[in-house]
Amino acid sequence: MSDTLDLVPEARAAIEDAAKGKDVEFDSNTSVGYLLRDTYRAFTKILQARISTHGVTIGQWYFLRVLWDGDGLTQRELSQRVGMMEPTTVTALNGMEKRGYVKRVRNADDKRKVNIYLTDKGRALRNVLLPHAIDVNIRAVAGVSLEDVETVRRTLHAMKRNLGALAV
Amino acid sequence: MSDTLDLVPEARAAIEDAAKGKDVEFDSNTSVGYLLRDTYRAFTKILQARISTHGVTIGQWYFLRVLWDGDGLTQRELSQRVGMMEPTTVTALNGMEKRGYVKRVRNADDKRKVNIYLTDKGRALRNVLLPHAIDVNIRAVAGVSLEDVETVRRTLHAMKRNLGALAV
DNA sequence: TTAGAATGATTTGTAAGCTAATGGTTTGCC
DNA sequence: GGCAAACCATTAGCTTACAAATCATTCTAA
Repeated sequence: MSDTLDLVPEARAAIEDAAKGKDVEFDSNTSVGYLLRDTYRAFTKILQARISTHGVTIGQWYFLRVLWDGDGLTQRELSQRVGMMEPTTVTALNGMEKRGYVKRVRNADDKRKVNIYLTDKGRALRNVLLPHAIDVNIRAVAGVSLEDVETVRRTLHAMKRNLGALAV
Repeated sequence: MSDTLDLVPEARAAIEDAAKGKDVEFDSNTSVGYLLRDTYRAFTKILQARISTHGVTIGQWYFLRVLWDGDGLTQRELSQRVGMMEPTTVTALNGMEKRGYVKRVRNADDKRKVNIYLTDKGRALRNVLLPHAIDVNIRAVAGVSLEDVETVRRTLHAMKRNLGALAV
């Protein structure tokens, strides 16, 4: 795992340099990882500020987006669709249930399962919140050409695939 | 704040559609925000797995990267450079101090300040961990042209600026 | 020179997210 | 039919991150 041989040639070269007393260099400013992190955090910060004024936390947001697309999913299905672990889903749903956005309904056919349904209140948030997501997304890429946005989309997808293939 | 007039025309149009009974649509798959989030999470997951085998958490990583570049900063300076709030820095430093990566030294001239210095152990991590960052960064963009990577870099920078300008 | 403002670090409390362990329910197999 | 395995949700405990409040020190202005 931490074996030198498992690394890409550039990383191996860095280790060899270090062995010769030359410190490894890697500038944060050119690191795609850092850029991703900073941009993601900036994005989330703004979106969070927008939706929190409507009583929705960023943690609930992702679940709502899936549920607006179709509710009645089990918690496991919901977790997979949102890309969160199940305990995270439990916590988010607890909050959403308390706020009256969703209802848990124990499945009659299989009592292990719990199906999640939106309440009218939860459903009504859609047309209030989605415009903010649209707004933030559009403002974020202000002044960027459509081609460039398309390149970013394509490249981020590729990166997701690459990183997914490395998964632990 | 939640005033319709504060929104971009596309978002205003969505609200008007909703008023006419047509639900607002916004596909997660084409949302740059979602892509950013997914890619960032994939990236962090891999990097975290790599560095944790060397006793460093992802929370400590960002602080180490700044300190390797030059230590002796106060906690406030460090917080700003890393882009974290000060309580987060306190927690991270507590962990790093306990692990023996850094030393807190109360400033003699101004006893409010605490300067942070790397220990030899903390400094030695540099040449072990940076190659992993290099490796993950390179693997992440495997198969992507240099031009595309450059476009992504440029565009993410622009997005950071745009979002920063919206800051709350 | 001293009271109040500003500064730097920390504590406290909260939220999001994870792993590992637990508790019901269902299924499959003998 | 009954017991073990699988399955689904939950709890417990940890980490990262934040905001708000607190504590100690230094600076500033009357």
